[in-house]
Amino acid sequence: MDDGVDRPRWLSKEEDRAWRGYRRMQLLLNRQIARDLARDAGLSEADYDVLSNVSEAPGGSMRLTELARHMRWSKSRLSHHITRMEQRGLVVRGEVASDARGSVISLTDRGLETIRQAAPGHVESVRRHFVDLLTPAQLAAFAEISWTVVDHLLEAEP
Amino acid sequence: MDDGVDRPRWLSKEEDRAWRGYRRMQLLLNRQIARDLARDAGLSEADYDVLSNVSEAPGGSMRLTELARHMRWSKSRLSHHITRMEQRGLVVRGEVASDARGSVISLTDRGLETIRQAAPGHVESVRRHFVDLLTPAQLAAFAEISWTVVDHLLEAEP
DNA sequence: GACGGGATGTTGACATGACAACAACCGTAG
DNA sequence: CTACGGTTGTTGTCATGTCAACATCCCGTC
Repeated sequence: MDDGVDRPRWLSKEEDRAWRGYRRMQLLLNRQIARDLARDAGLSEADYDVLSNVSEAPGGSMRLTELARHMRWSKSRLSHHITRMEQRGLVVRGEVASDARGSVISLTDRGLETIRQAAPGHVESVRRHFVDLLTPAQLAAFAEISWTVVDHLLEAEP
Repeated sequence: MDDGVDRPRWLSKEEDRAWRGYRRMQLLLNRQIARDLARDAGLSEADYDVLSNVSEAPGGSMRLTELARHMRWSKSRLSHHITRMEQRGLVVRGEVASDARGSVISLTDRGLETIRQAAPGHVESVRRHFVDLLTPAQLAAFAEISWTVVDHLLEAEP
C-alpha cells in the first residue's frame, strides 16, 4: 500500500495558526512600516537599511561585497539599489586603492542628514506597530524564535 | 529647553534584537520558502496563496473584491496577479449574473492539479525551515504575538 | 427615470528584487 | 611572467507590487 510517497504531515491547528499569523503579520506590518517611512522620510525600508548599515560602519563606508554580506543581500541587488540611491544623491561609490575592481560605498552629507532625520520617526513607527504591543517576555521569546530560524537557514547558506 | 520634539525612545538591546531578528528572519525565510516553492512547483508564494484561498472557498470560486479583502491584498494587486495567473492557465475570470462589473475567480483543472501537487512539498518546506524548529510553546507564543500585531494593524485599517 | 455617490475592476507608470550572464581584475602555481 | 581559477561588481531581463487615475455599473433618491 506504500507508493513510496510519504503522506504529507499537514500542519496542526496551532502550527497553522502560527504560520498564517506570520504571513499575515508580515503583509500588514511591512506595509505599514513602509508607508510610515515613505511618508515621513521619503525612504523605503531597503533605503533605510542601507543608510543605517553604512552609517554604522567603522569609517562610515564599506566595500560593496562586505555590505552585501553583512545585509545578506545579493551583490546584484545591492548594486542595483546603490545605483538608484546614488542617483538620488544619498550615497556615493568610491574607488579602492588596493583593488581596481573594488567599490566603496559611503553616505553623502545628504544621506547622513536623511538617516538622522528619519531614524526617530522610524523607531517610533516600529514601536507603535510592533515593539510596544508586546510584553518584555514576548519580545524575548520572539527574538529567540527568530534567531533560531535565522541560524538554521544560515547553516545551509552560510 | 524643550523644543517641542520628544527625544526619540530608541530601542533597548532586547527590543532591537527582536526587531532585527524579525527583519532578518523574514529576509531569509521568505527567500528560502519562495525558492523551494518555485523549484518544486513553479509557483511563487503569491501564486500559492491565491490558489489556496480560491480552492478553499465554498463553491471553489470567489468574487475578486471578496478574495482581495480576504487576503488583504489591494484590488489592483490581485487584478494584476490574476491576469498573470490567467495567462498561465491556472485560474479563470468568470462573469457574475447579478453584477455586470463583477468578476468571479475560479481555478482551472490545471490550477487545481497544481495546488494539489504543490501543497505537500510546501508544507514540508514550512516545517523544515520554521515549524519543526520550534517547540509547541514557542509556536503558541509566536501565534499569539503575530495575531496581536495583526489585530492592532487591522484596527487602523479595517 | 435620471442623478449622484459609491463600488467593482482595470490599467499605466514606476520602483523593486531575483537570476543568470558578463567584464574586469587578483593572486598564485608553474 | 603567464595561465587560470576565483573574486568583485555590473548589467539585462523578467515578475512583482504600489499608487493613482479611470471606465463601468449599481442603487437609493428625488
